[in-house]
Amino acid sequence: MKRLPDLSKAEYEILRELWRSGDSTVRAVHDQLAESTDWAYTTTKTHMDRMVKRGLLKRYKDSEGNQYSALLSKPEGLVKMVRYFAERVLELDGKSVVSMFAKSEALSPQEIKQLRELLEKDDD
Amino acid sequence: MKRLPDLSKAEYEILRELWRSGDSTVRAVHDQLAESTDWAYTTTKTHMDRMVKRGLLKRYKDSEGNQYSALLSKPEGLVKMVRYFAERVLELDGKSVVSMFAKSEALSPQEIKQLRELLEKDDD
DNA sequence: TTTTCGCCTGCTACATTGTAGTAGTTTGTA
DNA sequence: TACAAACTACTACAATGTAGCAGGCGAAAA
Repeated sequence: MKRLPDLSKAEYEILRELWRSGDSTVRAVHDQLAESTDWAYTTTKTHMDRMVKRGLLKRYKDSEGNQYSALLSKPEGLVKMVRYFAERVLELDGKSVVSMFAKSEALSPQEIKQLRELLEKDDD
Repeated sequence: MKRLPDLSKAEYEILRELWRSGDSTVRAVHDQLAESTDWAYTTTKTHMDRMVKRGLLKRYKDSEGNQYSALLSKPEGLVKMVRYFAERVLELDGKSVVSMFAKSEALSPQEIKQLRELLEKDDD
């Protein structure tokens, strides 16, 4: 099975944007993130390229130029963080926290189900 | 007002231990963390010393040797993380998440109250 | 069509954090 | 008092955060 990665904050921000808007160029991701970060364009670029090396993103060229796409679903990206937050911050088990996602619109019911399943398999 | 810091995972682990057991030596913190991490003793030491420089810990000598103490209460340490998790992961506002702490034993009711107050003041 | 200008890309660079070794110093104890 | 165990300061190197630069390329202007 694919090993689920620990994501740094920067990596997570970028993935979040790709999950939200689908495959995008560095420019698109950067401009979107500009609202919440104040990274230089090249910072976004560097991260995204390193993420390709790390196997978190894939890059391909189309008529629009270089597109990047996430190689990880949102639930897969969230597992480690949710578990960490649940166990180390809330001191609860992961499953109790998943219920919070029901209140939010961060995940679809489908994704919540996947997240729950991924949390079961304790592949720390 | 004191500026609340973003804590790295390592810093958070160390603070967590100090919150749990009060002022401690590097040795005590290290041995405790050995259950969840496999840091070398000097790794723990390096982090704790850097944290003193960063103003997160204070060091003083007593009959037991060098003691380290947290310069941050647990709610203060949690604010940034809770806010981040709430807003960026759950896509909810911080306050909704604080209710999770009620279910856990991570914070006393007193501390939950403080956390809630700190989250109000939006000192991002 | 040629020139130019701006954006993209691949490098390089430097700071911070993660992780840990080493060697010198302190200290409890035989 | 001499020594071993533990502790301390210092150094080192890898990963990550952050960003500049210079060359390439395509679109707009001439």
